[in-house]
Amino acid sequence: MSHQIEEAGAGISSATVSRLPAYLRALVDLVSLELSSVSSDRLAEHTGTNPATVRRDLASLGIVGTRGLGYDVRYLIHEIGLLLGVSEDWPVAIVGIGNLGRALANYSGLSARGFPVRALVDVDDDLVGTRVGELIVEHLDRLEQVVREHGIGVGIIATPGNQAQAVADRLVSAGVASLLNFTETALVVPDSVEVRRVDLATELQILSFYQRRTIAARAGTGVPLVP
Amino acid sequence: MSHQIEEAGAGISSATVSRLPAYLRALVDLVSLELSSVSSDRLAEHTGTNPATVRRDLASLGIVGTRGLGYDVRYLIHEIGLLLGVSEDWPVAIVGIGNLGRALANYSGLSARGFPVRALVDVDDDLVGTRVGELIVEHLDRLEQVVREHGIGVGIIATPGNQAQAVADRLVSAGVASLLNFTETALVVPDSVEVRRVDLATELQILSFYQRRTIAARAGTGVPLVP
DNA sequence: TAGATTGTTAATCGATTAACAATC
DNA sequence: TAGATTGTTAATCGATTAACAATC
Repeated sequence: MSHQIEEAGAGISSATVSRLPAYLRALVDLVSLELSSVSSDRLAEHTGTNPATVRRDLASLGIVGTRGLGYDVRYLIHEIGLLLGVSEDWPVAIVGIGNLGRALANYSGLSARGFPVRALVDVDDDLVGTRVGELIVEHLDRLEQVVREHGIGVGIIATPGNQAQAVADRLVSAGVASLLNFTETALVVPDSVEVRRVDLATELQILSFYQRRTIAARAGTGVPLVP
Repeated sequence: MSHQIEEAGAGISSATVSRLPAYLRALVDLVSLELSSVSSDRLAEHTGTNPATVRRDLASLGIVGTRGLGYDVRYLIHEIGLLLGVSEDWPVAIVGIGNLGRALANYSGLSARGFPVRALVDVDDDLVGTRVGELIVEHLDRLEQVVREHGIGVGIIATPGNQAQAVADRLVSAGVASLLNFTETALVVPDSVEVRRVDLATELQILSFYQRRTIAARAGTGVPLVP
């Protein structure tokens, strides 16, 4: 059964994958309301998308509903949870223990989501050997050993942008399959490696673009910034 | 001149806007190499996109190049910088001073990017009145006054997900034009308000999806996780 | 002029969504 | 059976990109 879904996996678009977390959250809400089945209409409403998109997404996961009734909530939770690996743990290493890396190292949300932080790595000799939370910072020279020793599957890159690619290369060749990139650098990696980027600086600049336009528009139409 | 661009602004797609920060970064790199002009080919290479996309993006900004020569680097930096408001400051309030909000409050990158944090707001009476960095935490009840007093233009929401919408509603009606949403909740706001979402939990779950697939594939083909 | 590169058209692509027959 | 809802086709949409005439 799980295997069926894994095979169907080949046809799952990245757009679908990015909606899975929202589906799962909506479903967990629904089950706490004692709902046993849900229509694509309702699920779409809860996730801010379109019923046809929901049906298409679920079909691509190999999940079938019942005409006239909808989808079984618990079955959906089980299958989507399986796909998202909610019950599995992926050991994490954070590379770059500056302002941001330190915040991430102390962020309980990571292990709460199945990503226990098992190692902290930096290149700064003053930092190496110091304790951050429960861990001792290791030297970048030991990156490959660290990955091996802790079975690291996910690398979080919080270095300065100009070092991100070099770190990524080493993580990848050490066998790390997933990277979470907090730098502004667009990483180049083999197809088999998945990179997600969380780029605060870029988000802020995009926000700034719209901010300028909105303020200009409000000024133009006489709408006060603060009513 | 700036006005020309502002008018052309109506036709700038969100996809184009999201590429502007990368263009700006690449251009700053190029100018430090003493390059005075750049072709769409080269700019595309530096930003990981396609030359035709670069030309189309720049045309939509009202920026023209010179056939046979390319685009003037300093002019590009000036115009894109203007659009992204790099020389302007947008005062920020952070709502929700938990683990994440505290990290953001201490994150120097915000003011470095033109987003000085001017106020911290929380609902917890034990937290209100305490100092975080240079600021004293204010009570959520005073949110509207805080926005007015500090001329807050950008709200960062780092509350629990179930309170995010209520906080957003109050920020919007107080006149805040941009929101940076760190919760898993999809906010509903008027069209005139821009929301960017930075959702670590969702990114991690998406990463987990690909992580499971990659590990399964490697196991299947006998490629070791750690070579 | 010859070579380079833009600006823009038209083709292509991928994702979304309306619509509806199938069927519970 | 009547009403509800799926599963899927076909239309639509928006964005990307190849191609090439215009032109520096």
